[in-house]
Amino acid sequence: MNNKQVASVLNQLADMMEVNGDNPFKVNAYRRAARAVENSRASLTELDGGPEALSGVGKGTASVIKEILETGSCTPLEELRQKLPEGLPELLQIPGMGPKTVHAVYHQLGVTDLEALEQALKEKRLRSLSGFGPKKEEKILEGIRRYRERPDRMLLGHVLPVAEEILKRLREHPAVEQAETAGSLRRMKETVKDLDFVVATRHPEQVADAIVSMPEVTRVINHGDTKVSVMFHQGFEIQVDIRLVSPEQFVAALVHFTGSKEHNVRLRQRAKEFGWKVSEYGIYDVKRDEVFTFADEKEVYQKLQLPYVIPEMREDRGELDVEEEHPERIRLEDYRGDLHMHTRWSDGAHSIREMALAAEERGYEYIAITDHSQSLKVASGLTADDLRRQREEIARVNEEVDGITVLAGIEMDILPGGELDFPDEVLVELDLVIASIHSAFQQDQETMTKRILQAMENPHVHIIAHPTGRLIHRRDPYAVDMHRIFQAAKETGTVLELNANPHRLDLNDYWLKLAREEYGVDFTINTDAHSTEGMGVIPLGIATARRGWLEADHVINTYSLDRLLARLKS
DNA sequence: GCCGTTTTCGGCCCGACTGTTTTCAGTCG
Repeated sequence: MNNKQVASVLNQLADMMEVNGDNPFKVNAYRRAARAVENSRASLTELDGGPEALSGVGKGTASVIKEILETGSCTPLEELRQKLPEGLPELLQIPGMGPKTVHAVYHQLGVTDLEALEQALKEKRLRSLSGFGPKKEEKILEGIRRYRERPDRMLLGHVLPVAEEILKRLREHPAVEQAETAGSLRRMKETVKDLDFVVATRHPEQVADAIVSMPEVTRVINHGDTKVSVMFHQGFEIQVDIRLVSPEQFVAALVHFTGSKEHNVRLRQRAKEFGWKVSEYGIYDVKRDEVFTFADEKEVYQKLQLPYVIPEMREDRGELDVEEEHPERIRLEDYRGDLHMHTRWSDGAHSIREMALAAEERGYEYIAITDHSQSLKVASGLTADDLRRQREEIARVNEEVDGITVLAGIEMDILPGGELDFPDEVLVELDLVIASIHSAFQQDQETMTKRILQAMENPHVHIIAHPTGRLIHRRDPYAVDMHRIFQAAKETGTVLELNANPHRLDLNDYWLKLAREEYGVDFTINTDAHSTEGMGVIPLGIATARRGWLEADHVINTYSLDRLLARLKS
């Protein structure tokens, strides 16, 4: 059992306790313990002093954790599962249904699942409970409808262009003094549910009117002076929430609506230590009856005597628990070249020269051409002979195009048995060798892990691409022991990829942070572009690296060409 | 259930909104 799995059990337990009507503070204690376990740098089994060494884990939660670790089961959770119907926790997912309501309909009406709840609503039985009326029945019915039709969270890479367009229009409005994205969009989470914005204005009604009359708006959900919510359609439909505040309140509102929720809770707890309250309107000194406002977000953290935290890191993953200021995280400006891309030689859309020119236009110093290898027939993989001829073309492009260096590489398949698609004498001729999995995704963990380790142990392999193979919403990661992969990466010097494709973002923020902190792994951020436009997703990769706390020096794409070549040779 | 540079007991983040109330409980972000 790893930390993530233990945290998941603790969260399930908290859900069941909540439905059971347990003390909400007790429920929260379990949620906090789950977070502490998930965010712990060290694995639970190797923690000095046991789980209780973690802040938020005490005697009670530690004994539960120990049981999960030692036996794989969790007695309090089993007991609650015996006691309560299994359909009950799902009811918490319905908008408008909280623990109190679930508890009431179960105990007083015998509602055990979603179907029974709908039946009770049809028969108008909820209004018989004290505190319930026709309006509340109506609200829950609407909640069930929304729950059934809930769209998946959308890929950040898909919604980003729309968000940028909306932000541009907001900033162009004459009554708008400042505008910024907020929420998970600003934190650059891999998926988002809606698009949040904060706007500073002295004329909120004018801005609100302008928003609801945009041509792409298909439905107005909320049209007030402080908050406007609309459904926005541009190729797909997504909810857009815009908060309108006075210019003095803008910075505090931006912090508040950027979140995350958990990060905000920590800020407020901190403020309490000084006798202050944090809200979207500023920091309020209760004793002196005084509100502090701020010129920028750095001042907010300074006021609370906390290190400044970039939006991408505001997830309560330990970012507020450091003594000193955070080091600078990697920025787009640090990025010098893309090391994973395809051309017409395999399944790409453009030629080597076209890719080189596009990269030069982006200001890159180098790129690597890494087409697929012979076994990947669906992508017209290259034979050793093709590779030799491709190298000649790369040499010609290097002569003809100034200002950029094109490296000759390969994205080579790791075959199901763990052997590589080319022998060493072919690989040694190349500047850069990426190895990756494109077949037999269903292998068991031991086979898959050994298969990747075997590739890493080959001295000619520099990089493992998209190491978990997950496709967001489409394919789970393959079964692989990531800790062994990280350990091997450290030992062999193999670089692990953060693939910036919006569907992949693989490694993700969680693994990046863990691999760097616990194992000191080096990374490469690449777009895996199959066309010149494909290189445009690099900001997603940089943002994900920032979410994983990476600094420029942890990423080989920030190296000078000389340093990069030396690293590859070593 | 957890925690302590005011605390080992008494708190536990904050404000808006809604629907049910007649002063407040529940839910949400």
